[in-house]
Amino acid sequence: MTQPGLPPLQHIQSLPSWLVGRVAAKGRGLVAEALAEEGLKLMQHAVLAATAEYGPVAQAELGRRLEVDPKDMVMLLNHLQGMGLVTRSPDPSDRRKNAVTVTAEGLEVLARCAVLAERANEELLGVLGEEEKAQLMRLLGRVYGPGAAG
Amino acid sequence: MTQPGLPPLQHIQSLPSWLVGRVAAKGRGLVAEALAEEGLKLMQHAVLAATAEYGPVAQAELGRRLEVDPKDMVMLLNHLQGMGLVTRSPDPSDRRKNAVTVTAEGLEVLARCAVLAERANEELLGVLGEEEKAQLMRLLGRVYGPGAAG
DNA sequence: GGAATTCGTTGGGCTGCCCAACGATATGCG
DNA sequence: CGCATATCGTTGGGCAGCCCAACGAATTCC
Repeated sequence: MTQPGLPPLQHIQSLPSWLVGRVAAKGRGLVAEALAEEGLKLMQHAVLAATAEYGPVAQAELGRRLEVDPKDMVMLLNHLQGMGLVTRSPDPSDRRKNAVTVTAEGLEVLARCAVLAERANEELLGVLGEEEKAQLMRLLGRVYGPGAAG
Repeated sequence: MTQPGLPPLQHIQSLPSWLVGRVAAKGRGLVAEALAEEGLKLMQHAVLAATAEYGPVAQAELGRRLEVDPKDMVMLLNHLQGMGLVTRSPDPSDRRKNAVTVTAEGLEVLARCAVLAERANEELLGVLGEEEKAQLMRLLGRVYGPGAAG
């Protein structure tokens, strides 16, 4: 699929891994820029969303869901807690665990972030028609799917 | 395109930016693993390829081509030079510049890396047929294209 | 009841990306 | 020619993402 006759750098830049990396970087940038409006980083947003989705949940559980290192989870939650978006309270049934819960403000921020992230994605795929977007998602899903259970 | 009724985390994970990010991470991993066989990191490989492609070239020029920070370029070239894959010699016509040149060994490594990177990409897109790969590349190219001149 | 495991936390590290400053050198313009 | 301006390589920060190791406290397994 990639011509072997290309000069070295052009060859690398013609590889799917390179192109998908560039697109991912662009997407990251757009979403990050959008979420900055609410003062959230990408991962903080994901953690906040996971907390909202899985109700009161232990840190380690969040880390497993999002594939985030425990060390980093501490910092992420410290920040979210500092912003008043989540709370950490000891789990009475297992005193090792911190039950992480979304606050009312956290839910509000999350709702606004959903709109922002959606808008950023429309900007990312703006040049594609609806049918093409669906096609792209289908192909990417196939590529990613076999690799890991999401 | 993305249903607004989804729970928070599932909503995020249904966004194109998230999916393309996951695929990119998978691609990075596969290529990085492949290049490790030659002792090269992703960026080192790119710098080596750019050096080979643009002959004797100044560091700043390499940095511009690959959008790499000058500080990081120093470290990258230090490593490549330490491995004996490139050389730095003062440019007689402009004594500020370091003329970076690939060595014979650098070219050999580069040739082997091309095969490795190609193989990693075949593994990445293995589940897709040739026509689907081309389709994916076309779509990604359209998405990335308008954002930056490669 | 004692061993093994999990939890949260703290401690490292490496890479990628961004910005600021510096001496040395080159270039532009008067 | 002389001086301001810019570029080059280098060094110095910082921050986020990703990975691994260790620790006390608490829990579970047998």
